[in-house]
Amino acid sequence: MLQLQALRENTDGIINALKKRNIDAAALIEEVLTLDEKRRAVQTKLDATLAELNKLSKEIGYLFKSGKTQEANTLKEQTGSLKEISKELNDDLNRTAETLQSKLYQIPNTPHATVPFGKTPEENEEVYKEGAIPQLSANALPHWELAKKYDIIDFELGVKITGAGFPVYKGKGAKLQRALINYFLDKNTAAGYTEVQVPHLVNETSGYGTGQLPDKEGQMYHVGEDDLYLIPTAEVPVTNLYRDVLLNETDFPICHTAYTPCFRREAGSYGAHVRGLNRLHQFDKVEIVRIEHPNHSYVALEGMVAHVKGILKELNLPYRILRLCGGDMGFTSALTYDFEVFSTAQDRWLEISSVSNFETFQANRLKLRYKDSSGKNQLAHTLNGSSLALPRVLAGILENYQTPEGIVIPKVLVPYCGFDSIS
RNA sequence: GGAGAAAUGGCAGAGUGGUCGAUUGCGGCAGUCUUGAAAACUGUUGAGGGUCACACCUCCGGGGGUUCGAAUCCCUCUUUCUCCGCCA
Repeated sequence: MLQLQALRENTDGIINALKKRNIDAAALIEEVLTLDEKRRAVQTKLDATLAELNKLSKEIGYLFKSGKTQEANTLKEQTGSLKEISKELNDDLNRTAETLQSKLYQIPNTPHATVPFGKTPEENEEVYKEGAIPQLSANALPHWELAKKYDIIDFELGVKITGAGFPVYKGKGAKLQRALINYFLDKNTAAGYTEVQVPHLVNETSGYGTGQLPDKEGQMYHVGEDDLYLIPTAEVPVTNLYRDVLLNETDFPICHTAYTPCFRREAGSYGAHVRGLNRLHQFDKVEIVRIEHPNHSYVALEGMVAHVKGILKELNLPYRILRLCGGDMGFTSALTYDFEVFSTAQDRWLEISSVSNFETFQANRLKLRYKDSSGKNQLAHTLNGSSLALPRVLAGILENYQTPEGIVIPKVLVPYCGFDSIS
């Protein structure tokens, strides 16, 4: 959520920055500013009324104490109309503040200066590429065929017990999943990220805190009976650990990693792009989250990118890094790098990680602040990234490491798996 | 699931209808002392709104109520603790 003060002081700058998202926010921001002005005007009136009421109450107190009951009762009669006025003003204030809040929720984060213009994923900017694309034999298979051939993932079984998008991992497939989770967690821990295990269901407040609500209401599974949401990413519970928290400057950086399953309704997805492991309703992901001092958050972002690069290099998978264009960037992000691994048998790039700086956008909603050197409370910066999302890494490994004799397990994973091939 | 107790500033913990946004301690910050640090001493130190700055307003778990006036009384919800029951 953008800060009202920033909207007031830098209205044109923000409208301009939001143009990168291909939206004209002028009217919406105008509305917000009008509501803000109204809110302040009503509040001023209410404050004056309450001040008068407080003054009378105090006087009445003194009078009663000194035994001047009659005078006190006379003053009492004056309070009635003031109370009525304050009630009306208070109702007006609440209504205005609520409308203002709902409008504020509709404004996305302002893109960073380096975010390229563009509307579609095709306009994302490739900033890095590494790893040779292997030459596979003519009869190379896509991962869903390989999964069937070696009986390591059963999609039909998942359909039977739940529905499409809920695969069942079997045998070496299940073990490879577990190996990847442990490998990622170990890499992240070694890099200074403290591991946390967090709930997989969150309340509505947490959803608002990181910005999934109200923006992505329909994308999360909602447990109506208890009004809880299944997490779409560990970002939500992990970042919300720091909701309503006041940090010291010396607490930075705060680095966490967490493994969780992720649940996404993926309403509106269809076709070949949802084939196999490409798009699931439930998948596993290891996430990294950082809370940073504003001066350091972009250095931290580069550090996170370098960290994910290191993992992909060890896995020896061909990948590229994209700087997302304004039109493809998430609602809450100021700058996002997507990592894509090349799925050789499908001949397409698959997103396996998304690393973002949210600046103060989430912190403002979370009330996540720190005390600066002059003793003032400032909003912190939040960042997160996947390191990594399992299914597409698995797809990449299966497809890129396939040989006529079977799937070769990447060297770094062998100690975690306890086997070096699937055949 | 049943019974009881509780929720107060960064933390601990007083306060049971009026001058209480709240005693005190710890922690933080500044200073004195010291070559420096520690200790000791002195001062300072909650958040949000509002204002050029003051004034002023709001906040004692959330919401509602009683009252001229609520941290304090009432209702309700949530959470925590203790005991009982159930249980991986």
